[in-house]
Amino acid sequence: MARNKGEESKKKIFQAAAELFAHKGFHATKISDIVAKAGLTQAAFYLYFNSKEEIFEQMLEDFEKQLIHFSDAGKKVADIQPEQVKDHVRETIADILKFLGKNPHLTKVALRENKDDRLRSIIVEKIAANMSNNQRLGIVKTEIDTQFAGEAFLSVIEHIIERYVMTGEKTENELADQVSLLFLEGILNKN
Amino acid sequence: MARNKGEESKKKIFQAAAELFAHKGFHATKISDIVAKAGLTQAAFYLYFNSKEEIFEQMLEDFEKQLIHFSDAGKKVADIQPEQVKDHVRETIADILKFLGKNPHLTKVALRENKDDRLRSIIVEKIAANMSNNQRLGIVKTEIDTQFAGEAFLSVIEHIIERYVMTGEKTENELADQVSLLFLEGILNKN
Amino acid sequence: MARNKGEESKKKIFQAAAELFAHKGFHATKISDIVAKAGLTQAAFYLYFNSKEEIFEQMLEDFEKQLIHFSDAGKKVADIQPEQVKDHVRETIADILKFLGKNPHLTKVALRENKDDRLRSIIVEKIAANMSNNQRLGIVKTEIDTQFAGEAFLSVIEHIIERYVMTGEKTENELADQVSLLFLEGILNKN
Amino acid sequence: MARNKGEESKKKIFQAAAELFAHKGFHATKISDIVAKAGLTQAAFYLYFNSKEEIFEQMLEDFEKQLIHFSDAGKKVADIQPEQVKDHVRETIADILKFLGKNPHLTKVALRENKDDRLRSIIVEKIAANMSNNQRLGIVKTEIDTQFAGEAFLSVIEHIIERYVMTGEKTENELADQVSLLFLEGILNKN
DNA sequence: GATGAATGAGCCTTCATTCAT
DNA sequence: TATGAATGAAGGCTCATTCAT
Repeated sequence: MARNKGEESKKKIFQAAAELFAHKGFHATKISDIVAKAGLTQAAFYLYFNSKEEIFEQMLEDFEKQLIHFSDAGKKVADIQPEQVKDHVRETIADILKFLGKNPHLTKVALRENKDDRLRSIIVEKIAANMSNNQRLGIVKTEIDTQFAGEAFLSVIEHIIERYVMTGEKTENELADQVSLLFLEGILNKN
Repeated sequence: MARNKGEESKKKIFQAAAELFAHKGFHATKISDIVAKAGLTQAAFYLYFNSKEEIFEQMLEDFEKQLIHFSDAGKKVADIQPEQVKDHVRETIADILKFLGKNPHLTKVALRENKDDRLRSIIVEKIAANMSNNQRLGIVKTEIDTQFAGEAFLSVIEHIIERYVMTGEKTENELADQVSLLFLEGILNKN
Repeated sequence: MARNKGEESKKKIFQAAAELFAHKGFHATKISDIVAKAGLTQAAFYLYFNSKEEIFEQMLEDFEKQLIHFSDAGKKVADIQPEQVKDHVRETIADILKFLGKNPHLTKVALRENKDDRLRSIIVEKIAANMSNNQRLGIVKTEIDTQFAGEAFLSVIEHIIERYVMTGEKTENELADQVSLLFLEGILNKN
Repeated sequence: MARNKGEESKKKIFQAAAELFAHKGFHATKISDIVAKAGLTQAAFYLYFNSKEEIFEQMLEDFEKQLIHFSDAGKKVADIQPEQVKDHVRETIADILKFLGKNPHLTKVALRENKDDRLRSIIVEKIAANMSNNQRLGIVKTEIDTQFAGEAFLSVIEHIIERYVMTGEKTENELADQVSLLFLEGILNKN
């Protein structure tokens, strides 16, 4: 089954590059690192990518594609009962964590090493829009600056992926519990 | 006034390096960039620093020193009345933002480009300890994982510095309001 | 008709290489260029030639063979009447142009990209010898340095091939007229 | 007098490059060859030139500047007596040879390695214009295609520079004699 | 007879670093 | 205190060449 051997080599390189970019950043990652990790030579790299820059761009595009696919898949929101809000949010957060955690390297690259923050903005926008909608429905406090809250949320998610998901220290569900607890109700005891 | 002209040159270089490291990261920043921004030559750089690595380390040390000084200064916490908790927290957050925002570049470098996350851990530890204490006092919910919450908090602060303080888009007080609102009470309406 | 399919592929490669060597020179021509033009793969190249160097050498040998064949064919010179000299020369020049123009790429490669100028020398020698003979017969001025004139002549021919024959701008006969006019009688009006 | 040491290094590199480009062509010449010949390291090359391409372009510009300066200097043509025509032409050719022979490497590079033949065209144009003028004055035969003759002339000059001037085998004056003899009166004996 | 895949060697270029002045 | 000039070491990229299929 030595079919499309080339395609496999390309994937190996892509994967190796993603991990290295995530760990060391774009500049600190050498082509020689990438191909060594992929078990190939430097020349092989240029069989599949035209430059270091290009593989990086492809990585972002790849992430964006998956992202759009994911958020489209989430459209089944439907209307939910007030008392189910918390559970629903918790599940949504878990879904997001699972999605991003599936390709933690790609996620980190996309959110950190990205010059114009385009991908970041896309995600924040979606979250903020969703929150605003819930404000209109009386679910979310009107004092909340949804744009701001969206950014805060994404920062937390981003950090979590790196700190807990990539290390395997906590499961997505545990994390979703804590995140939803934090963001939905805050740390203070109700008096 | 040829008074410590050298000291000034060193500061210029240090400042330029901090900004560039913050904007482009350690690897993408070239000595030539730094000295160009400082209005000096490359050779001058080595009059004050032994290597690119060294100036970076000094930057972290510098940050750590200030950090310790700051947290020592905060020891006046004393005991506060329950009804003042929120205001007190809000003020503390504003203080933190003001402190970190004073050297946003340094902050970004210290928190992001830092290999072992030592500085990050120090801060998180302090926050978590404080929160745990407040759990014992019945102020903070016991379900909260304080370590986790501390990390989340720092991630948000870090992002805010970069996103709002460095751009001058919002003041530290405005930000402190939103952050405390978010973390203390969450986004949900009390029903 | 799978008759000597290999032979045809070899020819395609050879032809492509000749054109590219002529246009861009040996070094600037890549094996990948050659096979792309020939509609084959790089590996196929090595089915027919052992190296880039080798195909180049074969090109020169090829040219030399044809050259010798051509000059042997011209041996029928015989003795001609003085009044026919000009016409005879003009025809000879036209013949040379036609011969070299048949494979302009090969010609250019052979005359330009050739390290030791061997082929060039061969041609110049023949021309010079012929001219010297005509000096003895009183047809050509004795002040003429035949070696020098031969070289000048070949330079002109070489340039003409590239400039007019390869572009199809003038016919060999037109060119032969101008060349013989120039070399036989010069540009000055007889006073 | 270690004044402008850099300027001197730049010149050394430029000169070395000119010789190598002339001998081996642009592609076959390596930066390492150039700097080795100049007694410097590769990094030094990039202190003075941004790329291999750039030094090549500068070489062409350099040649063009000198060329324009030269042809401007030749404007003193004035009107000459018919019987002086030959001598005048001979001198002019000698001047051209001396000029081009002063920088034979630059000349070869400019005329051979030049993609669009711009410099070549400039020279040919000048020669052709001059010849056309002499046609109107009745000095040059009207059957002569001056454009064509100009190209032929330049090809010969170019070859001579390489073959005789660069090797020092003949002087510019000797060569001017032969060239003018050839082009003005042709090789045939007047009968 | 032909190809897809891969490679070794080498070239162009960059950059942190040094040193004589 | 500062600089102009230079360099060693490495990194990105290319290209002729090989080989299993």
